[in-house]
Formats: sequence, structure tokens, C-alpha cells
Amino acid sequence: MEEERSSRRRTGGIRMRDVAERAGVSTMTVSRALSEPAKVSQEMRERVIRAVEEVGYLPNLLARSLSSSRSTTVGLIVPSIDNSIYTQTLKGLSVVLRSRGFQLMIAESGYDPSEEEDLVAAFLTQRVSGLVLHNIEHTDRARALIRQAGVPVVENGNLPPEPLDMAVSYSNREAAKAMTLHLGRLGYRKIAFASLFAHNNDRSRDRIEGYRAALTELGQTPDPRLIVETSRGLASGAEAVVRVVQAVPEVDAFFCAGDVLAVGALFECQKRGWVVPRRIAIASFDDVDLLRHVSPAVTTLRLPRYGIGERTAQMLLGRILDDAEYLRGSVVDLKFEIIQRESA
Amino acid sequence: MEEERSSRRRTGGIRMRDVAERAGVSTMTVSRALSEPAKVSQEMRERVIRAVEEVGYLPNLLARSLSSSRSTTVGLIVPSIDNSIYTQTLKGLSVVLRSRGFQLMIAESGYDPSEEEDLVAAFLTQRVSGLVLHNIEHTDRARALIRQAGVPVVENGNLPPEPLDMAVSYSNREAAKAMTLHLGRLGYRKIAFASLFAHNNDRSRDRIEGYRAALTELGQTPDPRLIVETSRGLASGAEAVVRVVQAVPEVDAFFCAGDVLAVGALFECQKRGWVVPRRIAIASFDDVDLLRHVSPAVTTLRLPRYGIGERTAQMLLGRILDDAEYLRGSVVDLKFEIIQRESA
DNA sequence: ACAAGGGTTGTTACCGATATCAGCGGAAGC
DNA sequence: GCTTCCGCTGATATCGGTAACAACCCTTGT
Repeated sequence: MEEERSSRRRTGGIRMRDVAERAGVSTMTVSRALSEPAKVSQEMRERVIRAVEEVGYLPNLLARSLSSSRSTTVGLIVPSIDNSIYTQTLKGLSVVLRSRGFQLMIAESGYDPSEEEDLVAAFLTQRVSGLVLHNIEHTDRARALIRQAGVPVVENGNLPPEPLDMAVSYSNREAAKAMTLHLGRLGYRKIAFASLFAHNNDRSRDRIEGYRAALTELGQTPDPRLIVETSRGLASGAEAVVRVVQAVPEVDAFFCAGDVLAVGALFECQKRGWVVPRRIAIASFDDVDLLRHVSPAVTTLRLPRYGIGERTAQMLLGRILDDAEYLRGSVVDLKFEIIQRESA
Repeated sequence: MEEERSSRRRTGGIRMRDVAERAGVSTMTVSRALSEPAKVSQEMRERVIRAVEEVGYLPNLLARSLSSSRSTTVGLIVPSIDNSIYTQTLKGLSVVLRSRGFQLMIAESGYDPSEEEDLVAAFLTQRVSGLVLHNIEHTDRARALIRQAGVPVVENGNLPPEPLDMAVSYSNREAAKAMTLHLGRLGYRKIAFASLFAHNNDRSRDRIEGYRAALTELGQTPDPRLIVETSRGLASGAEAVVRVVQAVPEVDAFFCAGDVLAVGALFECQKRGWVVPRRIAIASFDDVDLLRHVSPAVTTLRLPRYGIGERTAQMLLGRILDDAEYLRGSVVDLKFEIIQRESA
């Protein structure tokens, strides 16, 4: 005559105890059979597996994580979730994490450091076992929270001078510099640069800096009229061309800090009947399929988006699962590549 | 002389008990002050809040969820994470969920129903309190798992004839049909259709069906040579044009089942010196910025991508937080819109 | 034959929170 | 004045697992 002695009504489904009773063993044996099969005899393992299937048991990861103080989720914070540049990195992360049974939680900060801070807190509250941040700039409290929680973190939008923990990226500064130098070597003298808004965006700022550094190296003094800040989108690229041309009609090259901007710029030039690259060269940041298929095909930088995600996940897992303390402080530079095509 | 009586070493950070001791109250008062402030006196509330800040307490959501059998995470499964069509929906979901303190977990099934099943199990194991699926086709076990878990689900890639629970989408069939009819009314007679692979893809299949239905309504017999199945990407769009033109040179309209395909097709036509829409019309599925800015601007379907995410999240939250049982079984059709431009 | 030790399994005490119900003081009702 | 009720707080059991250690069986060494 079994009686429910608990005053608290059970809500959930089948528990480990049910499996244990069915298999005629203790819950510890079930737990071990599922989590550390090597510690259990062949026979027990099979009996447990069978019981699991018979009763349709799904482990409760909340309970497991709470008890073992170890979770299988990783949090990702990007500035803006609907920006296509993150999808490749996201894919790389997802593939590697999933292969080891980890889940990815994603959120967007809207380029707002204080929102990033809130999200860090929210993720820590969820007890993620790792964090991925796109920014390399963080509020003091965000840094403190992360340090206090002792959670491994990878920054991956840029190479941070002082990494929070680990970092995987390419150098925005060096990439912008390399392309600008490349244009200079090709003979272009009046190289304009269309930047995305640099407010709360370390990537944009570094790109501008790289551009400036290259000009200096080319023996030029950066001309502020050749630098325009704009938002994302095709229309912005077009508008950027208009603004620069108005200020400096003799501009002969246009380097855009984003693929979409470059396409917008290209369309605008074509609308004006300007032959690219004869009248004006165009170069882009970040390779996408589109840039290879427009005419003329656009010279651009290939960034290791997928690899960043992949490597980020590997390092995080190394720290979480294999306790690879030697990874702490690693800053991995995955490099970029200039793709020379017809537009410059 | 306090002594650690537990044999198990504590790993975590500051617990609710620490806050309670600091504030000189019981953990229940802390718990209530944080989760149900109305049930606690003004004074206690303030004392607790102060103690929380002083000791730097972050609640443990794993423990909360386990104890209350209520979680604040929602799982999203998409066929392919690096497809840009999901970003708007993802954004809509994210914004609404976050506003109510929920986190989004995301995973990709790779168009594989059995992988979807595994992911459903993985998410249920994580005790998500809601699921969002892009597919409307699922394995029997996936359906069973979901039913057994009693978790609210929204399907949102298509309108399902038999919803698992709730659905928010537009009708792929009706959209394809509407555009095809539109082209027919504009006077085009030989309308080709470029489809994405239909294997394990209900959306693709419904689009083809809609196209067929429209032709029938136009008094034509669908010509299999005018339907090509292809993969994603600009190159595929171009190649699709090549294949159709070879088989049916007199084709006068080309309806593509995806924005990227349409651009690829447009480029190919221009490469061949064909005037669009004079020689051949082009129409696309799904609106993106690019289609408005190419020349000629491409006639397309505007799909309620963001709204789907938003509404999906609202319905899920309704079920989870407000116990809105009346939502069960709802299928919301958010409609589409034909954007008439120059290419057709 | 007996102690030592490895491999398995079970018992018990937690992980960090919340549900439930009891207790307590003061206002309201008669 | 005394009972009733309400608002607030706390004690205790529990959510579904795992850590740590004890217990047991059997093999091995001497």
C-alpha cells in the first residue's frame, strides 16, 4: 500500500528513481550507467539502458547540473543578432559544441555595453559553463562578474590588447591596414574609407586606425574628408559615395568596412556611369558570395568567420571539459587574406 | 566557531543563504523578496536588496528551475543556422523573450528529421519551457516526446495542416501560387520555377505545389522542364537559368524560390545581354534589401519574418506564463505581400 | 588460510533554490 | 474582551540528480 508521503505534488515526468526501480538497482547505478558507463558492469549497463527505454526516461539536466555544479550550456552575446556576419561563426560554434553535447544560448546587446553587462549577468545566473563575447570592450562590472564567476570566456570580434581570458579573432586593424596598403601599392592615391559607426564598436575604430596607419606608411596625411561614418545597408554604401565625391571629387578608391556597403557603393558608381575600377576602385571588408558574382567582382578581405567559431568552441571545451588551464590568456590570431579581384 | 560540516566541497559562489544571513532573515524571505516582492513587507524587501548588492549575489536559475519545475529557456531548431532568412525571425523571438527574462537556445537540424528528433530530446533534457520548430514534418518519436513532455511548441516555417500545438507562419503554398498567378496576369506564358531541394523540406514542396496550382488555374499544364530543383547560392540561380533555357528557350518568366537565387538568375540574364523584364521576367521569394537596389529592382514576395518571431514568442509566453490554454491549437497565418517592382 | 586490494554497488548527505504549512502579531468584528 | 482573519515570516521537506564514502565480493599474494 504505497502512499504519496510528500506534501508537494510532483509535476515532472519519469525520474531516475523510476528507472532504478524498474531495473532493480539504486539510482546511483543508473546515474553511473548513464554518465560514466565505465564504472558499471556490463550487465548493469544493459539492464539500465533497457529500463530507460522501457519507461521512456529523459535525464533532467537541471538537476544534474545543480548537483554536479557543472552545466552544458554556453552563452553567446553578439551586438546585433540579425547581422549576417555572425552566422558563419555561429555555425562553427554550434557544430563543435553540439558534437560534445553542449547547447548554445544566444542574445544580442545592441552595441550597448550596459546591456552586455546585463546579459552577462543573465547568463551567469543560468550557470552557463562558458561565454563568448563579440565585443572586446566591457563595463567594469561585467569584467568583475566574469572574473568572480570564474567562467572561461572567449572574445572573438577583435584581437584584444588585454584579453579577459581567451580570444580568437583576426586583427581588424591589420586587415584594414593591409587592404589600404594594397590599394596604395596598386597606385591609388586618394583612398576613401567608409566606416560603420564607431561608437561602442571597437572593430570599427580599429579599422579606421588601420586605414590611417597605412596612409601614413604610404607617406600620406589622412584626409578627414575621405573618411565617412555610416550605418549598415546598401543605401548607406551608396550615400557614402555621394558624400565623399562631393567633398573630394578626385577620389580614386573606395574602401568599405563591410560587404554590404561595398555593394551599395558599387551600384551607386554604376548608376553614375563610372567604370570600376578605371574611374574609381572599390574594395570591401569581409567576403561574401555576392562580391564574387557582381560585375566587376569586388576585391575584398576574406575573414576566418567559420574558423573563429570552431576554434572558440574548441578552446572553451578544452577549458570546461579537459581543464586545459594552459589555454588561459591565449590570444589566437586566425589571420585574414586579401582576395584580389577586378574592382581594384 | 563555525565549521564546515559538509563533506562535499562547495564550488559555487554566493548563495541565497549568504544573503539571508547578511540581511538577518530566512532564505524564504530572500526568495520571496526576489521572486514575489508583493508577498514581503517594504522593509524586508529593501533589506534584502541591499544585502544582495553587498554580497554580490547572482541567483542560481538551475536551482530555481529544479525546485519550481519551471524554467526560463526556450529552444529553437532551424534546418540550417547560417541561412540568413532566419535572422529576422530570430531577432523577433529574441527581443520578445528577453523582455520577459527568457533565454533562447538555438540548434540546427541540417534538414534531417532524425537530427531534429535528437535535438528535441536534448532540449527537453535541458527542461526548456517552450520549443520553436521551423519544420512542420517530424518523426513519430519527436511528436511523442513533445506530447509526453507537455511543452508548448510553435511551428513557424509553414502552415501545418495538423499542428503539433501552435503555429505562426505564412502559407508557402499560397505565396508561390499568388506570385505565379501575378506573373500570369501580367501576361507571361512560359513561367519557370526554380525550387530549392524539396527533400525533407516541406516549405519547398508547398511552393512547388502552389506554383503548379496557379498554372492549372491559368489554364496551363505544368511543364516539368520548367521546374528545376537546385541548392542555395548565387551560382545555383545562374545555373538554374542555364538549365531551363536550354530545355525551353522560349521561357519568358523566371520565378525563384529564394532571394539569393533570384539575384543569381538576374546576373546570369544580364551576362547574356537579356533585357529584364523585356526578354525574361524575374520574380523572387522573400524580400531583402538587395532586391530593391539591383537594377532592375526585383519583384518579390514580402514575408513576415520578424513578425513570425515576435508572435511566436508572444504565444509561447502566453502559454508558459499566463497559462493561456485557449491558444492551444492556434494556427496564425501572418500573410505575405507581393512587392511589384521593375523585373516583372 | 588470511590480509590486501581492485572492482561494483549502495547509503547518505548534499547541490541551491521553492512549496507548503505552521506560527505569530495586530486589526477588525461582535 | 475575545475570537477571527489577514499579512508576514520561518521551519521543514522536497525538486532530481551526483559526490563521497562505506560495504561487499572476489581475486591475488604470501
